[in-house]
Amino acid sequence: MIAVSSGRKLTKGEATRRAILIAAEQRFAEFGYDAARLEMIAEDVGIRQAGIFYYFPSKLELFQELTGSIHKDLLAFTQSRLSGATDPWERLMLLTEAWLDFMVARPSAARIILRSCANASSNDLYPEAYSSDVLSLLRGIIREGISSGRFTNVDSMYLVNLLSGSILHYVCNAEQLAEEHAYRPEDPVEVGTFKSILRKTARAVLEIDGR
Amino acid sequence: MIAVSSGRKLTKGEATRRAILIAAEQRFAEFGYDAARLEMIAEDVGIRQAGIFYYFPSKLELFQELTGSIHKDLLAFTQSRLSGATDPWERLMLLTEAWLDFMVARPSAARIILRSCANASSNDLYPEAYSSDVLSLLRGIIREGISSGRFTNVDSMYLVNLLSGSILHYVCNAEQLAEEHAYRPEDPVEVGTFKSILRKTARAVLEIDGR
DNA sequence: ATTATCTATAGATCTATAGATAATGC
DNA sequence: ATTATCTATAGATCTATAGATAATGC
Repeated sequence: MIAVSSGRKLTKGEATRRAILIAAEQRFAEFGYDAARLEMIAEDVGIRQAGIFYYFPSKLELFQELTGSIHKDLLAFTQSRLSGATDPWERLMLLTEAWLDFMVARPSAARIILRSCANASSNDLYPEAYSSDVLSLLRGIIREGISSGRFTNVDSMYLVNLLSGSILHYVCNAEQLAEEHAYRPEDPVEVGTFKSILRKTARAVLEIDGR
Repeated sequence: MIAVSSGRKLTKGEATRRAILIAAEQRFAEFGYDAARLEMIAEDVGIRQAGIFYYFPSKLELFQELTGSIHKDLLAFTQSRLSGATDPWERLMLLTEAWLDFMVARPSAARIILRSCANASSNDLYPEAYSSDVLSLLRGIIREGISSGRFTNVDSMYLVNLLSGSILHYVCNAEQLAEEHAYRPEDPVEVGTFKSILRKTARAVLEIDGR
């Protein structure tokens, strides 16, 4: 899921830089920005803490580059899934499933996004947050569906809360929410069931007739 | 919403202790456990930072007492709303609306719970998290509904994700999710609309026929 | 030669303790 | 007298800098 780009062999430095970003994603997801220690990240990579500053000017900028690339990747992934589809309902389902697939495949990204949702208004950590590009894609689809008469008139905010909120919780709360055994969010059967539930939900909220 | 208990006049100390808990709820919600400073909390209360330690042995135990009381309050509030109702569907709707009303009335609690959801497995901060009492109430209702044949057979985990996940996002993400103007989660009209959407959602997922 | 990493540590916080002092309420 | 609060600071971290050293790859 992490962009691997050009196949050219990486220099040692490039490899280290990427390893830092990958370790940072894990650690920021696990502990949150404040509690995550540069020491941990460095240890994962196999260098000393101060080595990180050769690649990133500060902890904050490391975090910001990371979250920026998560959003970029999510946007690109979603857009590629939508390409070709024109029907609003179909596009809405493709987008929802893309989000779920992305989060399931990259749970550390999901957890970082969920943490950003818990942070109130914009601050240094989350300037425009989860929002912007990815969300405006969803809003656009809902707007189209409504104006074409396919969807009932409903504020897109509610659907965002329902769909993206529950997707993030599905991926992040396996241990906490499961009755006895924690379910495995990446289990294809589980994912399939959840997709059909999301579909039922959207259909009910938008008052789409059977399909 | 915060328990006011016995009307007896508070001693100065009791008043300060409660003021600390109230300020702590705001600050932990706003910044998260790590970034919240005892200095801020003390300032809100009108004492110096070290004064907090007269009432609480440590920052962690202050936080734990706070989250414990949030869960206790949510449980009591939910149970009082459920009292009398026996029909599973009615109980499910009462519980859902109770959760939403609670979170709307006490958004700082909602944000603290959302933060706890973002924290992976149990740690010092969130021993059994959101879970336990309140969630098992919901699970019990779903189990009853299924065994009585009123609900279709669905894992309660999915409904928890949908309902509680989206409720938390509804309350916490007003600024981030609203298109232009932030919506006001406490606006009764907005709350009413969201309740009807949650109802549609639950009905669709549980395959309850019209009502 | 240039790039990458290390050691050592300065500087900035933040929690928590100790001991002094002020306010409360029987 | 007891309860509540203050001042001052110890002790523990953690990020980030400076300068030295080792590894890389043309």
